[in-house]
Amino acid sequence: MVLSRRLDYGFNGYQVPSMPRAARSARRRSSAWKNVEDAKLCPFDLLATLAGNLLVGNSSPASTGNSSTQNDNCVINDLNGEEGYADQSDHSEPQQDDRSSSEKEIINSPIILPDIGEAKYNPSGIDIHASAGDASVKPAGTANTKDQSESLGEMLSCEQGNTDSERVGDFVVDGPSVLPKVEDETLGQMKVESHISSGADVYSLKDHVTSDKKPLAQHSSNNSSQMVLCENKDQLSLSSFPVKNGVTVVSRDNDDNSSGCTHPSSYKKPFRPVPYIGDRRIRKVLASQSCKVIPRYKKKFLRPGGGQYQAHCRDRDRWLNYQRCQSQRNFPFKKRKFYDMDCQSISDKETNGKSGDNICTSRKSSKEDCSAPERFTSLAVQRSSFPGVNSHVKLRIESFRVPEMLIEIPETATVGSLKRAVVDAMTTILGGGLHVGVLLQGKKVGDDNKTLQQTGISHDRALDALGFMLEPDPAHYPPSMSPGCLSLLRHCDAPQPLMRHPATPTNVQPGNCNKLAEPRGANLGKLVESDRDSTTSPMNMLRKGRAESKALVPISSMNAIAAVPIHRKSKRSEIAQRRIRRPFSVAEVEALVQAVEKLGTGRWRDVKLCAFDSAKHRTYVDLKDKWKTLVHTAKISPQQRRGEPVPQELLDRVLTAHAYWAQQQSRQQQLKQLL
DNA sequence: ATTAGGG
DNA sequence: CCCTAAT
Repeated sequence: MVLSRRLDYGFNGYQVPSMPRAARSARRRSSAWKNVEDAKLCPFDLLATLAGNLLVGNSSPASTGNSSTQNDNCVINDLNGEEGYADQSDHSEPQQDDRSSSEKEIINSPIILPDIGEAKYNPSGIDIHASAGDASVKPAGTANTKDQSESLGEMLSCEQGNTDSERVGDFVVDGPSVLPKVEDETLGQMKVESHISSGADVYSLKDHVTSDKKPLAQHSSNNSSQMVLCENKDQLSLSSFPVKNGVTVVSRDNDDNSSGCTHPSSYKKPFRPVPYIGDRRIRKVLASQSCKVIPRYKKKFLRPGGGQYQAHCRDRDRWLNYQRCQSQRNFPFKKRKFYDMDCQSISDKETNGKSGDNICTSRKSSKEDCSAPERFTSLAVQRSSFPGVNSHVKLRIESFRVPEMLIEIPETATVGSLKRAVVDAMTTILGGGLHVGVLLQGKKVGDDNKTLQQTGISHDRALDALGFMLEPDPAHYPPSMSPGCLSLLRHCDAPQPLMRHPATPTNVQPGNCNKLAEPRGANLGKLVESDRDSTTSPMNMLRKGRAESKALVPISSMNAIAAVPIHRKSKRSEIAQRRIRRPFSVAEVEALVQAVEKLGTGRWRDVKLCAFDSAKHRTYVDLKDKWKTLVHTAKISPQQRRGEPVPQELLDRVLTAHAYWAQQQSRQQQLKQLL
């Protein structure tokens, strides 16, 4: 097998760790009906868990079914078996399956609005708002002294060698149309909820590998694998178990004498390589330099019903802490900085105790098929059992749609690096600012100020089409990403033309044109970038889209953004977030050249102040870099140049100025040496 | 905070 | 554009 071969993993979404049994807005409102915005906040409470810390587990449908790939150090290659990926036939049965790779999802999450009882999602008794993102990881303590695989193995009661059933047998499988259970009375319990269509097919944890050091290639599996978000709580999410729709599966910890475990299902989530999509991607170069993570947005919508469940293990924190510290070592300095910050946040979070997450879980009983194609998110809604005026809408989010992303990683990369790549990608998308969109009948609910009732979300109406969707913060994505982003919002049943925005703003702002007319050397006018910014910034494009094209609904309104409790829009995300690419326009180049001609190279701050003072997004480093590339561009043949062509006249001036100032510099140095 | 240079 | 080292 060719080692250099790369695997492309497309992600359309992630399984979400078991969400809070109940979530309620921190604030109460006198109004009987929650605003749509509030509805979004609830999911955010849940998402706080995600935002806080993400772990990524790999599940590869090897012989043992969907066992979790715990050996992060296995080479991806071998996930396909030693003989390569040729023998996929062995494992790829229901390759088709309702839920193609484009549909990953969920765990059930009850959401109750307004609050019922005092329950608030707080599995650890923590104030999620305050801690989820800023948590810090305490030193791994004892765990540090062990190999990760060891500690993991210890914590997991499910070890290799056990017969699946016994070990995995800690799952309670409810038959179809069984009401969801509210588990989790005790700490350390493992709980899993999901839907399976009929048979209680469950994957076992057995055979999970426990070393992150093993290369991916050392795992045997075909290339259908899946990523699982592991919740970073007191319990460790080890893996998830794809199951069919229709049944609620509850899993408990091994200490529990729960019953009913079943054998690995034949269901395998196909994991097809996803082809590159030109501009619609963000490349995240991993520390390892060998992994590329390309978040990407999918256009398809989640098909309803897809369900998977997630198992949690205790001692999650310990493991997590250790894991984090562990990874840290393999990360370059810059990555380490992230972890340092994270570390801080986690410990905060761990200080509190657990709280009962008593909730009412509701479930759509018989009509379980959730086959409404327009459902973006799996959602269960139950008629309120509270009669009277104060009707409540009980919602349970079974799934969140997560933007698809593309992972490209060498086969020789370790599973660990794959996980990191995924986390990285997730962080890139979610860390930048998590947003939740509310969809009704497949359409985005745009007005956050409407009440649920006004919006049509009421207990006495069909809410099948109600969905929640995770949205990346548009402000963090380059214009080129917009089409993909926006496409997320389109109703799958009513394809509408995408609002396209040029990946590269080729437009020359009027202001800049004026600038060109200015006499050289005289008043170096400053480029006023406000206009440019407004036309290129995603946010503005969204507004623009709202005004110009009703085909698309803005991803999020400012209101939502402001209201959303994203405390974790931490430095982490800001650091991680790569700035969007903003190619220099000819006008800007003109201004730059002019400024450099006047001020010379090496005075970038002055250049900035002089010509780009109002262009907030152009730093002096940017200008310096641009000059560098301009010089390079000027030296190469026009055929080799890319992007918006720069007038030769400007390039000539670039060379001239470059030569001139280079000469000046050398003279200065000579003078210094003489002195 | 800036500058310079490699990636 | 990012990241670092050196000022």
